[in-house]
Amino acid sequence: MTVTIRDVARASGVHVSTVSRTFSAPHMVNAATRSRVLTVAEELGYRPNRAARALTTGRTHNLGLIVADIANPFFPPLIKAAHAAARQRDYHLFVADTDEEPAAEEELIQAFSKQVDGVVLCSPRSSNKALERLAERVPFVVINRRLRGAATVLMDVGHGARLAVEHLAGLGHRRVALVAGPAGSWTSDEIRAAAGQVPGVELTVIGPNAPTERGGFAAAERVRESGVTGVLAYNDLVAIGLIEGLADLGLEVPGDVSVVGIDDIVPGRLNRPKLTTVAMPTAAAGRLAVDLLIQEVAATTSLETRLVVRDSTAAPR
Amino acid sequence: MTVTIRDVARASGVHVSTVSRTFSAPHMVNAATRSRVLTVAEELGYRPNRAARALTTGRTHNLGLIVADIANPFFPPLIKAAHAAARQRDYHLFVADTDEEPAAEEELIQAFSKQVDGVVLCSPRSSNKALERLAERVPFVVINRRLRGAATVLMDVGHGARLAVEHLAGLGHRRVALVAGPAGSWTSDEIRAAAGQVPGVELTVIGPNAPTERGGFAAAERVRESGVTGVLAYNDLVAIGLIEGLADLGLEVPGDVSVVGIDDIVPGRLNRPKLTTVAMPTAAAGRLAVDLLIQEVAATTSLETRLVVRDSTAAPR
DNA sequence: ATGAAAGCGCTAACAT
DNA sequence: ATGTTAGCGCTTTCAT
Repeated sequence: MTVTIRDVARASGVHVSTVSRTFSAPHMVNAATRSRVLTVAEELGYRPNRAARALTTGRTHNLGLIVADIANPFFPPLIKAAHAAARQRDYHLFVADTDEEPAAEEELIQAFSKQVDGVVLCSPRSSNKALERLAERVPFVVINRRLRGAATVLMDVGHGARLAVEHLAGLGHRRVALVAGPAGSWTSDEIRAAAGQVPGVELTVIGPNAPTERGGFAAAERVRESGVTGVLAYNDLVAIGLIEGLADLGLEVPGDVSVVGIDDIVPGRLNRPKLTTVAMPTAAAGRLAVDLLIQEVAATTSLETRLVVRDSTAAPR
Repeated sequence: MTVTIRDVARASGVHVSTVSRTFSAPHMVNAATRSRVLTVAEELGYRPNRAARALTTGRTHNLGLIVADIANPFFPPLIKAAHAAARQRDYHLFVADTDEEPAAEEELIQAFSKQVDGVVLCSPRSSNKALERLAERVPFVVINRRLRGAATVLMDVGHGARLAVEHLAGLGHRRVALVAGPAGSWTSDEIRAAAGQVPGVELTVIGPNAPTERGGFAAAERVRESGVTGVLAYNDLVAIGLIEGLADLGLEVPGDVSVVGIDDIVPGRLNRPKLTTVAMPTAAAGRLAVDLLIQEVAATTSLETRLVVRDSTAAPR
């Protein structure tokens, strides 16, 4: 019932190899034959079986994409862009969610290995050692992590953090707090290092904090105590939570304190006040990762971040 | 370099078929042999090639999931849940985005057909006729659309809409507006029909509107003119936009007007005021759709919706 | 319980 | 330009 290359061959009076060539190397077959085969194939509703093809060619035309949490607003734009890039080159995309479990990364890569030509791994939690071992099984590109031997797509958060603090400084803020992320976070360290280098600004680090709305909410009290007039939050979720916590303490944003987030996720754009934030080029990262994978180039790329000024920052009182 | 069943057979001194059975029908092989094979396989780092297996069995252990827009906050929880359900049964999930293009649905289903055991189609835009035709190529289950012959997962928005209006009525609102969705939307019609049936409430329909934040924002003026004290919005995005538009007109939520949304997306939970909304069981729908697909049951299911009362509703002034 | 052999749908030399 | 043939890695009769 499923129509194969053989059926098409029989019906169009040529051999299977000719049919095969019609699809995978059209230029090698006579125009007339080709069009006949194509017509018959169309009539029969023939579609090449990619899995069977993969068996001989060794290329599946599938890619895997592994993220920590599909439902985290940070990832969907990345997934969407990766999908679009894959689609454009006629690749299909497996998407997987590790649920923040480092062990799941390894397991998923293993499980994918025979079925994909490569995998995109976002913000991996596994150790470098584990990743290097996995790299032998399947080509991959890593987003948001430096890894020798693998193609890497980085987003320059440090630069963005610096831009954010400079923006605050430009508005007249002299005392700024960094509401940091979780301990051991590469990103958080990057942000901290860069944010501390803006002249004329005294930076207080508050944290570590959970990288969530709750984390931000909980930090509100300490932000007030610190007496700062401006805040850079680890990410937008933290910023949103913080704004809410501040409101509960009777502090208004941006009237009493200015807050800038990082990531530029949708909820931040919809928030009130609309969040000033460091936009992470997640879509570009997803697209680029897929392109690197398909073209098998082992480059290390650093993507620019930029500051998006909206309504949560203003000059201090 | 890639280790196959043959390598394992050689190294453990048995025939390939025994190795095969060790993995696909363990009970058919002697315990001692089995453990030896397993040990050798482990040592060699052997992993069965699923694509090759699919060629003979006809089952790929892959599923496809097609949504209109991965980045729309409505979908990620559904995708996540579908992935978890698939993973649990050792299935892999292709995820695809149609970018709201009806034609892409058909194309994607075709492209997937040989590579998956079934596909989950969310809120399809294609005609019933087109879908029925596609159903012959590959089993699928549809979410949010009635379709004869295919398994169907529905979410009972109508019920939720009614709950929402009753909630408003219970708070004392007598004049309520429905800020409707786009013309021709099945969901919008369902909502409208159900919302109109609450006794003691005079319902004004405002719309059609774009199903976006901008759509809601633009409707604010007409909401004010209508003189209602309560509003049910087509979805959370519209509700959020509306709240913002109302604020621009000097109207506070819930002080001056109560607003309830539909969907229960993340940005609504983070919004200020936190949105009262009709929670759509998207995660349950994703999970169920996958289960239905794997078990090949052709059921029509209607999932309950429920009202989540948060801070955007209160008694009228 | 295990072996032998055929074949899933396709591609890729190698012929002609 | 097209036909022939041998697999790709695996499962599955059918034997033994």
